[in-house]
Amino acid sequence: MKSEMSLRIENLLNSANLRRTGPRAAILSVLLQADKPLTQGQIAANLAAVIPNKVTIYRTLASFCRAGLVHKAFMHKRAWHFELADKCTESQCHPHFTCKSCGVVRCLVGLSVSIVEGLKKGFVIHRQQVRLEGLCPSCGGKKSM
Amino acid sequence: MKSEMSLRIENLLNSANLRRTGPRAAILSVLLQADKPLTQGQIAANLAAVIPNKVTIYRTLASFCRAGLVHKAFMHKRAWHFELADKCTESQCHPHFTCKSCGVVRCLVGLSVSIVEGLKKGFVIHRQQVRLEGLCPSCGGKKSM
DNA sequence: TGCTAAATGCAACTAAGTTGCAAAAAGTTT
DNA sequence: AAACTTTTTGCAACTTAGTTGCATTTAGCA
Ligand SMILES: [Mn+2]
Ligand SMILES: [Mn+2]
Ligand SMILES: [Zn+2]
Ligand SMILES: [Zn+2]
Repeated sequence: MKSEMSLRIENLLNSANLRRTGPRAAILSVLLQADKPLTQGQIAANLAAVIPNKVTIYRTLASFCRAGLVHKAFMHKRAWHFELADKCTESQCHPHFTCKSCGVVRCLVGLSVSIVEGLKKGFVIHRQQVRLEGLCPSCGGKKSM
Repeated sequence: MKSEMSLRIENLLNSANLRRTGPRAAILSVLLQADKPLTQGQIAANLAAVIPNKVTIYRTLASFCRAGLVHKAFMHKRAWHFELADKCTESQCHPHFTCKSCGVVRCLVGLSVSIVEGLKKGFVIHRQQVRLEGLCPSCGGKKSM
């Protein structure tokens, strides 16, 4: 019998019209269990049995993005951080916090920010991204290095 | 006699306690005349006579950032975009718009966004960055590729 | 069971940014 | 002005996230 998780993954892949393959299920599983956006490297590190090729992970993430299943949340240290798109509205992903000192990332899911207004006529906004940088509670007392 | 521009540059470097060198003056001049954040490559392309080594440009920008003269405004296509920090408050650079189709960048200097509130106790926010993606007026009618 | 389009793995590549080190230039002292 | 000290510069080599081409494998389907 299949676990709830694998059923959910199957459904997601089916409804996105993507073939069900080992790498896709594994990567999706990691993203489903993550509470924050992950890089390709972090995804690979969280994979247990099957560790697909780096290229496959990137191509899988690209497919997921195309299907609207995943977002590129933000880029940090020259690396994209990917997360499931389910907690984002169409025009705005929730804000993300990154600690300058320890690098910890927090999704600020509750705190939506109103879209910037007053842009000159003719501009069409597809997406607004808000990022916060600072110190997390555990780093707050220390000097950021 | 010195031009107004070179006097201004001299003052900026002096007050930032940075030695006055050819590369620094040239790079600062490009940034002073730019109306939007530029990458290292774009800065190099805008330099006229002296074209310093790529490494020098990066190190100069790092010095300027350390001195608070310049900001890393945002990263796009894996490249940092630098701009003078004079139009930014301490906690927030103005929002930036990037056209998905043609790549044109616009500084939204007037349109500040209120800092996200409601973050859990203990977090210290140093900086909020807002980015908009969409279509500029000239690309608005066309399909984004 | 076989067919075909889609997905994967591998190796080689791209490009922004960094590092170590020796040479050059800026600011300072004599 | 010459000598000295410290910072800056240039060069070559390196790092690393992400991409590309191509041969091989596999999912979905007849
Ligand atoms: Mn998130
Ligand atoms: Mn700007
Ligand atoms: Zn921290
Ligand atoms: Zn455009």
